Amino acid sequence: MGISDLIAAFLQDSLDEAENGVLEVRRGDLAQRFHCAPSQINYVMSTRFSPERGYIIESRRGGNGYIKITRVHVDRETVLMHVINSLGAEIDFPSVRAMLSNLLHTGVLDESTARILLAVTGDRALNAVPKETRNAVRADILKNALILQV
Amino acid sequence: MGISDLIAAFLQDSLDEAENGVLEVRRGDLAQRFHCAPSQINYVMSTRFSPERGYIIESRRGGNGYIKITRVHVDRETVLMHVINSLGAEIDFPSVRAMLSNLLHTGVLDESTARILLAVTGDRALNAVPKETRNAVRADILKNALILQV
DNA sequence: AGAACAAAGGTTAAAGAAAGTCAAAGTCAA
DNA sequence: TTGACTTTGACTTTCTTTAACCTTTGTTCT
Repeated sequence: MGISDLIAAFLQDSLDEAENGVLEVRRGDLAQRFHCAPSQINYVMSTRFSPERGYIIESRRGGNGYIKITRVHVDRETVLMHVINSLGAEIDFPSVRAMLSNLLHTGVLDESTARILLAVTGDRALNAVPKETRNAVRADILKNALILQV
Repeated sequence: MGISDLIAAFLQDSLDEAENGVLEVRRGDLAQRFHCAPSQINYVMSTRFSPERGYIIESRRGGNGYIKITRVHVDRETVLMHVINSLGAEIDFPSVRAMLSNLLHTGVLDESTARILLAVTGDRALNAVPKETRNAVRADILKNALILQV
């Protein structure tokens, strides 16, 4: 195991302990703790905590700077594709609500997106659509929106 | 959290308590309370309470001088309400595209939201809706989504 | 009224405190 | 021995803090 692996393991553990799957660290502190160049922390971030691997990295420079690691649900993409595929040709609104709530709580969708999708599949938004086809329209709308999120 | 963050948080809280979203402070008082240089207050104002972030700063020098912070979503809100009201009962897709592009570039909508709305009002999403009623559905969907953004 | 003084807030440049970038050099396994 | 992965360090960019000096407004004393 190289140093990068050690750092990554340390961060993983810290993330497991942290609430919310959010961890904030100082680059300098980490570099000191592991006796490495500060830029190696960036290397670890970009190779071990990339978005593809289910993490979001935010940071701020300057005084009181930080690096924040947020774990999004591991297989975001897989979950989404599964949901999209399982959608079928029709879906009623209560099911939409349940699905979006689920995606929100598992961190696959953010709140803003979930609320928008709830609104645009509601009966008010689909008022002009004949009741018989509303559930089909709901499914189409959701598929087209969710595929964007992958 | 650095001092600037503390000051900003304090001001945010004060603003929340204040009626009208208007807060008046003395620069000197703040500087003393936070043991910082007075000019740091100006720094906080310009970085945390800029117009881009939805605030207006007014001030007066000299005896009984002050700094007044006014929170204003009015701008965004007004634009959105105007757009919603001008939507009418129907809107075709090219118009949707232009409208969203406009809202995006004026900063009223973020990119993610704009893309979602573009997707859910597209012909693919509304495939099951009879062509004659699609523009009405588009208008309904947009209204229901945009009202959330106010 | 006018001049001096006091009491605000404003501006700006420099120093300090992080994090980011990039390319060169090192390591290691196939 | 070559190519992918790691490590390092010099240099850059961004954000914060401080201090010296400037401008505006109100008050007081002739």
